[in-house]
Amino acid sequence: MRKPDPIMGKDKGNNNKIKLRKGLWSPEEDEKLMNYMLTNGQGCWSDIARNAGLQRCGKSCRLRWINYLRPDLKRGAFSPQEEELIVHLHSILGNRWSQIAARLPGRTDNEIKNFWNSTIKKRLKNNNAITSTSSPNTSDSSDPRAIMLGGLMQPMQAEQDVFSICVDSSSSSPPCMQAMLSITQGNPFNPFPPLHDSAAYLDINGSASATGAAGLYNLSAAHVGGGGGGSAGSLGDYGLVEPFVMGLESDLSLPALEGRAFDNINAANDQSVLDKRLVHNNHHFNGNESIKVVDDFVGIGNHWNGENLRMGELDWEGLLANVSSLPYLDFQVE
DNA sequence: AATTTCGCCAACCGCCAATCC
DNA sequence: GGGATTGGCGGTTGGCGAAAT
Repeated sequence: MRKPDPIMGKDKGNNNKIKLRKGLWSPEEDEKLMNYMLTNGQGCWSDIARNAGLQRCGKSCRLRWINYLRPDLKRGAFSPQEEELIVHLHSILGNRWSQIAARLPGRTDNEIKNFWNSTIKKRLKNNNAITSTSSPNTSDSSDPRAIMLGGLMQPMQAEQDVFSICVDSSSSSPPCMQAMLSITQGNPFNPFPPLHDSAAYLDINGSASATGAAGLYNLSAAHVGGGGGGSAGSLGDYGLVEPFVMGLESDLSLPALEGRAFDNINAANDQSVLDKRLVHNNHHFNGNESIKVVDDFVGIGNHWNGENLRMGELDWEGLLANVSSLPYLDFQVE
């Protein structure tokens, strides 16, 4: 936190040297900005700062709005589900906090970043210390798989694997979260190896249930194809969105991926591509081996096969497009 | 009770890309 | 085409409060 004392600053875009405040925002400033935003909506942040009568730079106003004032923000501690999701998304996206935040309604990139850097990293560190004493750990700590395995999952009991959670019909987790967890079982990003012989029936529309048979994907092509346009509440621009509630007692809603990713979804809407994927999925998902949900991911497979992931090498657009096709990243609450 | 240490997190900084003029 | 401006992002800083000593 910063001292609220005003510090001399210079507005880049203004030749008149204006005293720009820095540091903590006062309640009065908050009120001014909030009132202005609610009345006039989002616009040019420099203008907002000026017109709202704030001696702040536009950037500062933007940050304050995004991280603190916007009404759809969810305050408070991260739920275990959110925590899980953050770890999972981080394993895919790395430090792309804004991308991760876009999938956690009501959370900001800053919040998630702080949470990661304090809580999760610390936990990872502790777990690495534990594992390094019990078994040699050859994995790079930057390897998200290592993060997943060492960071969050180890505290779980050995028998309490993700899959058992998802097939437990008595679980209090919302169906969509169950779906997320169940698909995680077969996600090539998923560091959790399949531990059960049972297979899941996965309804991509957000319900998951256990079956004794081989896994089936009730994958609605319409849903996948139209997912981009249909998913409301994108946080991409941090504008006003419908409020989300996340927790054990409520449904987990995941907002749409950002436009670019959806372009890829739509590009992938080619039925043949979908069919190919589904055939792949069904073929592999027999309960004894992991599903190759994203066989056609660009360049991913090799990275996950014993090599440390190097983020820069990934085809992120392709990756996100395909990740978007995974149900747990594109739920819609009916 | 006083002091020190530590964790959290709000906010700043610097960089980059897109857009404007 | 090129400089200026703006918006967005990730990394980092540093103050505050709680916990430990």
